[in-house]
Amino acid sequence: MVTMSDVARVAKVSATTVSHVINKSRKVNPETEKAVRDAIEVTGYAADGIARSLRTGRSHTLGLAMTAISNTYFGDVVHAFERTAAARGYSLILTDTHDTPERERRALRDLLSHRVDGIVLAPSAAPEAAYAQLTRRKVPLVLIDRVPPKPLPRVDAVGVENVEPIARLVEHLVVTHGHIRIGMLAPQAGIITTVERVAGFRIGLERAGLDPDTAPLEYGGESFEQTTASLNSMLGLPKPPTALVLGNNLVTVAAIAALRKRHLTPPQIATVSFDDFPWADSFRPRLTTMSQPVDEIGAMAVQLLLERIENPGTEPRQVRLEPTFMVRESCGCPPDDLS
Amino acid sequence: MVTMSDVARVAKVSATTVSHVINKSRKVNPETEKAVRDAIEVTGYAADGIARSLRTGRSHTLGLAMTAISNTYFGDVVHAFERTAAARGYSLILTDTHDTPERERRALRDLLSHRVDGIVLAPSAAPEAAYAQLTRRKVPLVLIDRVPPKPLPRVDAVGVENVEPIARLVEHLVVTHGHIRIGMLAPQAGIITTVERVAGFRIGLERAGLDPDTAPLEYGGESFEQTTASLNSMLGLPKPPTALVLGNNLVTVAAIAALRKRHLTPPQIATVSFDDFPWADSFRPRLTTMSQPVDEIGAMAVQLLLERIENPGTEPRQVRLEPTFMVRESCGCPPDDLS
DNA sequence: TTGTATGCGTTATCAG
DNA sequence: CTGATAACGCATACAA
Repeated sequence: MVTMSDVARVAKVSATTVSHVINKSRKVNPETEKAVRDAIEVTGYAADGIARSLRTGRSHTLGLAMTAISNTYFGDVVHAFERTAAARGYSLILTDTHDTPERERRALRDLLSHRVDGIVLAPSAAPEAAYAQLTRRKVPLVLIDRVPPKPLPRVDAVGVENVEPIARLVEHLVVTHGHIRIGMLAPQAGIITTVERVAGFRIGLERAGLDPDTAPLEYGGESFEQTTASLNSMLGLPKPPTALVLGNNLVTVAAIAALRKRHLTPPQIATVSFDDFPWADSFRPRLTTMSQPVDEIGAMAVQLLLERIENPGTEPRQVRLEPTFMVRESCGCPPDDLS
Repeated sequence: MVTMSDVARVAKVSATTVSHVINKSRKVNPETEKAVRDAIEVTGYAADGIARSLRTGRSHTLGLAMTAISNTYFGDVVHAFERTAAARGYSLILTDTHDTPERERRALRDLLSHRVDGIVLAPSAAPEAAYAQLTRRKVPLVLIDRVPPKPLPRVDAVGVENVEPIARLVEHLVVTHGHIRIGMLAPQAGIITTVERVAGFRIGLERAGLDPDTAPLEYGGESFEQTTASLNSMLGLPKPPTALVLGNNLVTVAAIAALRKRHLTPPQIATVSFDDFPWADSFRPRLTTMSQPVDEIGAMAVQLLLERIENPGTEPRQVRLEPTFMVRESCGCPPDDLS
C-alpha cells in the first residue's frame, strides 16, 4: 500500500504538506503543490479512509437498517437513499433488521462498530432496546417508514400519512361503490404503520356509518402462506366481505393470488390497496391504490439525517409525506379506457 | 466514547488482556476474564471497528457496485448478498455505478477508500479503467451478472446462462407456436448480457431455419420512453413481427405497456421474456419467461468473493447459473388452467 | 510557507 | 498467564 509518507518522500516534502494539499487545509506554495500532485500521480496514492476516520472521528458513511422483505420500500428506498447520500459525499452501509428486535440490535451494533456518522432505521415492533443502544452512543438517528405515535420521542422521523389515506380508500369503497361489507387484510401486526392503517380503516368505516367492531379484520404479512391463510379465513366467513382493503404491497400480491384461486378476480370482489406498482397500469387487474412517494422518502431520510449531523442541537422533526390516490379498476369503477 | 483502556482500568488489567478476551486470542485466567467481561458490561464498551481495521488491515466489509435501475437484480440480489455476507460476519457497502464508466470509477474509489475486503462489481460497458484500478490495488474481485467473454480475464464471475435459454425461448415461439416473424427488443446495448442474449436470439432463429439478419431487432433499456420508442419503431415495420423476445424485466414492463396502447395484449401478439416477476401468476397477461435465480446469484457472489479473500492463489472461477423456463400464456399456449 | 510531534483505538510483538 | 510498547495512516497543534 502506498501511504502519505511515500508521496512525501517522492515529492521531497513532509507528510504534513501532502495532507494539506490534499485537504486544501492551508496555503501552500504553488511549486510545492505541483510537486506533491505529481508525486500522487506517480505513486498512484489514494487516501486511506480508515486512517482518516480514526483520526477525525468521521467516517463519511451512513447506515441504513431496515428489513429487506416487507414493503415495496427496500429496492426503491435504498436506491433513493444511496443516490442522495452519494450526492452529498456519503457512502451507504446496509443492514437487514429482519423486523425482529434481536436482529435489529445486531444490525445497529454492526453499524456502530463501523462508526457510521448517522443511522436511518425502520424500527421493529419492539425497538426500545435499539433506541437505548443508540441514544447511549449519541449517534444521529432518523426513523423511516414508521413514525412513532403521540408522546413523541425526541427523534427525527420520515414516513407517509396512513390514517386519512386508508380512510379515504374506505370512503371510495362505500360512497363511490356502495359496499357495506368491507374487510381488511392488514400487514404484520405490531408494526406502527399497520396500527395506523388499521386505525384508518376503522375511522373510514365509522364515518360511513358502518360498525368497525364487526368488520372482518385479519393480519397477514408474515409470509405468503400466512397471508393467504388469513385471507381465506376471512373469505370463509358466513357473510364474507364484498370489498377488501389490502394493507401493503406484500399483502396485495398474496391476496390477488389467493383470490384468483377462488375465481374471485377484482373487480368481482372490490379491492383497494396501499402501495403502488410500476407495472400497475400494464397488467390486469389494474389495482386502485395509494401510492407511496418512495423516492422522496429515501431522499428525505438522508436530508434529515445530514441536517441532524451538521446541527445536532435543533428540534427533531417528523415529516409525513402524502401518498397519491390512484384510481384504477379493481373496484369496477371507471370504464377500462386504457386497455 | 468508551475505549479499551477504560475497560482495562475498570477491570484492573491491561488493555492487552481486554483485547485478548474479546478476540479469544490467547488463554486467560477465568477470573480475569470474568472481571473483563463485567467491566465491558458496566462500561457499555463496544469495539471500534475503525481502529481495528487500521491495525489489522481488514475491515470485514464487502463492497457491492452495481446499477440500481437496470435489471430485476437490484432488490433481490442486494438482499441475498446482504444476508449471505451478514451470515459470514461481513457488512455491506453499496454503491451505484449507474452503468457508466465514470461513475463506476468513482464507486470503486469510494469502496477502496473504505478499505473493503473485497468487491463485487457489475461491470459497465467499458470497464477497463475499473479493472486496472482494482488490479493495481490487488483487491479481491468478483464480477456479477456480466461474465466477460471468451479470452477470459483472470477474474471470478457469476452470472446466468444467456445464449441457450434465449435460443430456447425462440424455439418455443417457432416450434410450439409456429411463428416465423419474430422480433427482439433487447436491453441496453453494449452490456455483456445484452450481447449474449442477442446472440442467443440469432442462434435460435438459425436453428429454426429463419434468417437472423432480416429479423427485427431493437435496443431499449435506456429509459421507459426510449424502450417504448424502440418497440414502436419495430411495430411500425411494413411486416411487423407476430412474436416478440423481450430481453429483460425492464424492457418487458415497458413493452407490455406500449403493446396495450396499441390494443395488442399478449397473446394477441406472442411474447417471451427474460426475467420473471413474483406476481407473474397473479396478474394478466401471464408472461412466459426465463426466470433468473437471483437469490443464488447474490449468494454465490459472496461465496466466490470470500473464497478468493481466504485463498488468493487459486484459479479464478466463472459460474453460470441456469434460468428456469416458466411456460405461461403470453404465447397463447396452454389452457388458462390457473385462473 | 513548511515541518515535527502527537494521538485517534486497536492489535501484535516481545518480554516477564 | 499477563503487561509494556510500538505501529497501523492520517490530521492537527504547535513550532520554526
